[in-house]
Amino acid sequence: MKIYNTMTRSKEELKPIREGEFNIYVCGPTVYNYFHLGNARPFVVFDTLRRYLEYRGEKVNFVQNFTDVDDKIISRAAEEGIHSSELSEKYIGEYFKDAKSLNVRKATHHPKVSENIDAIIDLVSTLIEKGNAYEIDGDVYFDTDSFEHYGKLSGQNLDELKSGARIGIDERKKNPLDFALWKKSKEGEDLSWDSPWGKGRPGWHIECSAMSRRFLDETIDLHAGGQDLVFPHHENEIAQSEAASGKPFANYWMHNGYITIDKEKMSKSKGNFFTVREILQKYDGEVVRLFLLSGHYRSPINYSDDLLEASLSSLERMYNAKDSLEHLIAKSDVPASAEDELKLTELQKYKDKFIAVMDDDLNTADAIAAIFELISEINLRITEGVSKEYATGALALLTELANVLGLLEKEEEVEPEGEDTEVAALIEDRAKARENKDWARADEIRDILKEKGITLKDTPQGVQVIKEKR
RNA sequence: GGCGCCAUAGCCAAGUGGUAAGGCAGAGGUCUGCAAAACCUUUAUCCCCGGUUCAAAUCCGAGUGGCGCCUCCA
Repeated sequence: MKIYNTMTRSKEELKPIREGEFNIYVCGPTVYNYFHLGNARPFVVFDTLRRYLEYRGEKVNFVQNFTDVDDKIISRAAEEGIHSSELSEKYIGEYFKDAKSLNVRKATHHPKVSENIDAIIDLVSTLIEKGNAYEIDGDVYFDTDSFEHYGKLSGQNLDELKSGARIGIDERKKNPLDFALWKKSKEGEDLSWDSPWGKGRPGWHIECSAMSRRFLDETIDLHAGGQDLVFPHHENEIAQSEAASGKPFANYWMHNGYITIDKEKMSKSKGNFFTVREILQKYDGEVVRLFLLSGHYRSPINYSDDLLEASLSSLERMYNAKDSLEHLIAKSDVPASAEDELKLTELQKYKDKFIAVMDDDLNTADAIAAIFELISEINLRITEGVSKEYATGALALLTELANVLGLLEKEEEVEPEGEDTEVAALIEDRAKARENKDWARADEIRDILKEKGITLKDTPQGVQVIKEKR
């Protein structure tokens, strides 16, 4: 497949170092709060990339870190009167809850900064030995002037950056752009570790360099994250890692676009964000996931309730097709025919399209369109009458493609088999009422069951029963 | 000031040279006791101007409007 590589600013064939195996590192959350929709986007997008690569038969080593050592964690914990580690552990747990709702699978590894201090200290020591970093009174800084390619990812050069620098000038630093690798402990901070430079804790950028190397390799295939990490975070990771190893840090870089509200970037600092937890109170996680995949991953997506409503309707169309097929598998009385196989073979063209567009820089919008085209054809066949065999084959293809996008994974049961005698009795009653043209009673029963999360639809093949298990 | 992105129907959104996918919403119709679902029909010439080309939403130039990074941020 081809992906857009931020480093070269062009689409390139994605080729792993080792045939058939991909080492991917995605920057994870700083755990001091529930994550918001903007944070969720890279989780969903790169989870989709991972699913797709695996679908194509590749092995994927997928690492996503938790930043559990950070200024904001320390100050937030202090406000709440708890230890920083207690706060971060809590939100790591909350991360997994929300991620699960979004059908974001667990990574191969979820390393924490606090558990990799030794690797970080090793890396910082190496950088000092190699002359790429210097210590001042317990703080250690990376010497940006020592890394000749500084700025290569973001397309900046050092002089331009310096002249545009808005960061507070620390007189002790050699260059205003030098960034902290190790920070000396301050009064009242509850996260600190012993190091060759005294008690302190790592700076933000060094963690990803250290954990990427430890859990994957010195040179990895792909490094990914939100666009706002290009500079300075990823630029700094490159500087640290390549200065230390003398090798390329990552062969490909992918960056997703922002979620916006009223065209403005959703961000914690602006305060214009919705947490995923909030949104999940109103919409199912798959609705949110479909919403996030409905545009190309590099384009901004504007958030609004109307658009989530539209995604909800779209997702319902997908589930309706799935439910209809399951109903037909159970109830169709159309005999299997020689044409079934031919018709099923024709459906492969939608799979071909799906693969072709996913191969083209993960075009999930087009992939979703391919699924809807498949659904349209299936629905059309259904109106003509299809056999159990056809329905089985069509359902297999539909779920195969949808699952690559992390959709249609919600648990529900179509045609639950008489495990609930009370429900079965009501359905039976309704059938009799309809026979007697007692429409009032029939509709009453339908309403009663709806209350229980059971939907009835009258079809030519009899009543279709759908039970939601959420 | 430096670097970069975007502008397609009521809304969302694909499409990077050959005469506009898909979804939502709307209108009309079919089916149905009614619902629901589904099916059929219907809704664009792609921000403006100029250029290149047999041919441009797609390439080039100028313009207008919007956004982002350069500071923590996915």
